[in-house]
Amino acid sequence: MPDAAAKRKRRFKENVYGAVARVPAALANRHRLELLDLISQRPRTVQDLAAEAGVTVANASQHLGVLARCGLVSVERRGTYAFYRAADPAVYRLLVELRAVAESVDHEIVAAERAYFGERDPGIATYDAAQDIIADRRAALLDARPREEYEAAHIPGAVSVPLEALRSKKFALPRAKRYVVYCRGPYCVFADEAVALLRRRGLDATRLALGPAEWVAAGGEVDRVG
Amino acid sequence: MPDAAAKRKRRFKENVYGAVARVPAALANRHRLELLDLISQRPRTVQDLAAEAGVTVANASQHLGVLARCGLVSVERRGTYAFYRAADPAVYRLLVELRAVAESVDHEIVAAERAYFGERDPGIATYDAAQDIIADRRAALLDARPREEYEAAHIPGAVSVPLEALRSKKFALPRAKRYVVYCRGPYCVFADEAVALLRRRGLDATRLALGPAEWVAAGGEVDRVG
DNA sequence: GTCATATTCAAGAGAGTTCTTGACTTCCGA
DNA sequence: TCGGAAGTCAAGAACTCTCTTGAATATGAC
Repeated sequence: MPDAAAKRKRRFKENVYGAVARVPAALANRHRLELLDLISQRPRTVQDLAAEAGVTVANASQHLGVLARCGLVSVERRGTYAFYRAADPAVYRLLVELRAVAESVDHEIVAAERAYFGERDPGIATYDAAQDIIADRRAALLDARPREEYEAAHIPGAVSVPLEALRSKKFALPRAKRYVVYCRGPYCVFADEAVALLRRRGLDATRLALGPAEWVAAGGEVDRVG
Repeated sequence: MPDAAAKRKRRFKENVYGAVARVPAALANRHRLELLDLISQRPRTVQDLAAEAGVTVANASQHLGVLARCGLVSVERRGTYAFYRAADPAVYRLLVELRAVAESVDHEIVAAERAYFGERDPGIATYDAAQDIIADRRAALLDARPREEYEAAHIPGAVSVPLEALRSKKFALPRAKRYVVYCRGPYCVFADEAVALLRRRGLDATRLALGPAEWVAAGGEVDRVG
């Protein structure tokens, strides 16, 4: 290869790989990953996110700025509030693949999950199986997350039954149905608890181990309220 | 939530997100991304990779060590040589998604590609379309990469026609067929050049814009020689 | 054994990241 | 208009990452 062409190729590769590397650089931080996961449930303010992720407001703002500058989240300003939201379904897919690789590569993660969740019912874990549930008229899909998250995005056909409401027995559920409950995703405990609660009441309940983010990553659509 | 449970949850999140973040940290470097792309074609030695990626041997060794410690590549030692190879199809999927997000988020990348490749024939770019080609008996799938890469892994049914050999007219190809040519992947120029060459000889040639890595990421199997 | 070769290791200068702190800007309601 | 609240900005200490250099290790050929 002539020298000039080789140099041109080298510069091209440096540019492209350098630009691509900015994305994993933005993801290469504990707090930013957690913030992204929180954002993927619904748009949230900086304070709110900071409190939930256990960091200071200023620090959360800086991390969110990194994600926004990279295009992984977008901001909508309303008054003094800044609502951060996930930018693109492609980001969900990336996060799902990232988690898959991390779990297959680092057994510590699976061990930590087991230590935290105990012997967990694996439940329904694939997109196709979840679609069968939606099609089945004798099954009911329940969303165990807080109502605001259901309103922002939920799996089509799901009914909002927040765990808190379920705990305080605000719901009377017919006995004949098969209940399938989902929550935020694999690291969320709401659906596990809802399933346990429903079973204690003698109902047929199963966990769906996907949240709306995983649903979108697999190619699904989500509904919103209003 | 009681205080102890909240603390336990926080510690769990710190552990899990901290561990997951190690994967993007390993990917957050120009050279490591390029090395991974090279490795994904076939197992290669440190020297070889260092030369192709334009870094010193010691530096390449250190970057490869980072990838290996993270489990993204594996090493096989033969004599004084160390052959690095890609560890898992999940890694290919992650890289494909990473590139997709980077391109959708950073228009500079697309601009750099256009500047380098010119107005490029998009060719066939989906897994399904590629499978139709393989099934079509009047089409022939050609692999334009160097023979060693074909031998390490190629799309089933492909014939090895290295660009170098094609240039020196070592191949007599029947005129009646439709030729579909692939190479290393979207940032590789071999297939573009092969298609141009075949067309100049009056043959019906199209580029397939997937390499074996993208093929595997989409769920395909690959064949190897020997 | 000796030598050349492939790779890794170790130390250190320089650059980049992270988190805290306190100040600053902007918006809204009283 | 003022005060409070939400968010951002700026500077700096502590830490981590990167790349170079030269040495160390290990293997195979002679």
